[in-house]
Amino acid sequence: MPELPEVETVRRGLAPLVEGARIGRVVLNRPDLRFPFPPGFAAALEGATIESTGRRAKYLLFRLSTGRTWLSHLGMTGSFRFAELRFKEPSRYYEPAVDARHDHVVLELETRSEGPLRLIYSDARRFGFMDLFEDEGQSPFLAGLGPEPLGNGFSAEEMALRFRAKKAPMKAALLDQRVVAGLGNIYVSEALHRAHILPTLPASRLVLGSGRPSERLELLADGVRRVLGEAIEAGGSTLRDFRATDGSSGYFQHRFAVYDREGEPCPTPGCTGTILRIVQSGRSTFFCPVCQH
DNA sequence: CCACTAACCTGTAGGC
DNA sequence: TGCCTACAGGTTAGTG
Repeated sequence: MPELPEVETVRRGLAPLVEGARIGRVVLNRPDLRFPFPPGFAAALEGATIESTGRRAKYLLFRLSTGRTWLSHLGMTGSFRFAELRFKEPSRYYEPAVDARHDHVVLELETRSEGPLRLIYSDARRFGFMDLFEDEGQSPFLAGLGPEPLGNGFSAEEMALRFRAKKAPMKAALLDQRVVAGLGNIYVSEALHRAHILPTLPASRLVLGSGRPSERLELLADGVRRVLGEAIEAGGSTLRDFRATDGSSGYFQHRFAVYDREGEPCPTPGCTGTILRIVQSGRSTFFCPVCQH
């Protein structure tokens, strides 16, 4: 589900309540998500205070007072929500949830501004996962990630270095988290459309013989930054089920130029093309065959 | 090392 | 209404 803008939206929703909050009891309703929870996971969170929230690519990071960092990836359907902490009856600690089948992790939080709350992680498909680490270099999930697209390490020059010998199509190249970290299926299609680049074009074709980026690669770096920035401002995109922590939906989907717009006219000014859908490495790609080449 | 596929798992939309 | 298929925002493991 979530790409960088959606994960950042989740982080911004969590931050005001979880930062400074002390974690009480932690309940894991199953031993694993996509991967088993690390040994001692719940115990490591219990009693710790969440000092700050962060994000790296599509990973949420919670820095704890114990010096460790709690990492959470939402996969396709992971979500966090808050619920009141209520005592239903003396023998049962929690009120029964409306549909708890997919509520896999429940944390009691003593928040600074709202008092006691439950933070619930839900994930129908369980493609999400969680981890704990001491130092960033220690997490296998963060190792090897490419630059943050909205940070200083990301540029056309940087992409040119990585694309120089890449025969893979642009779609696959941008989806590769080692190249740029945080893009997913939606924003790759959108960024390529902004730069008028065909998703099937081999990545190396955008690098000049000198190893310098072509003009369109410069356009692409800019397109990536702009589309992600605008999407974050819009609170992400809600296609099916993405919700911010407070339950609100994003609205960037209304501004998609090509994603999920097969058969619609290309929005590029003066372009007469119609949006096509093709399948690349098993996933949908949307593009305009007229203004992308 | 690179490129591609299958796999993980559940829910939902659309066709019949 | 029910059944069946295709597809869904991601990543990793396995193969060649």
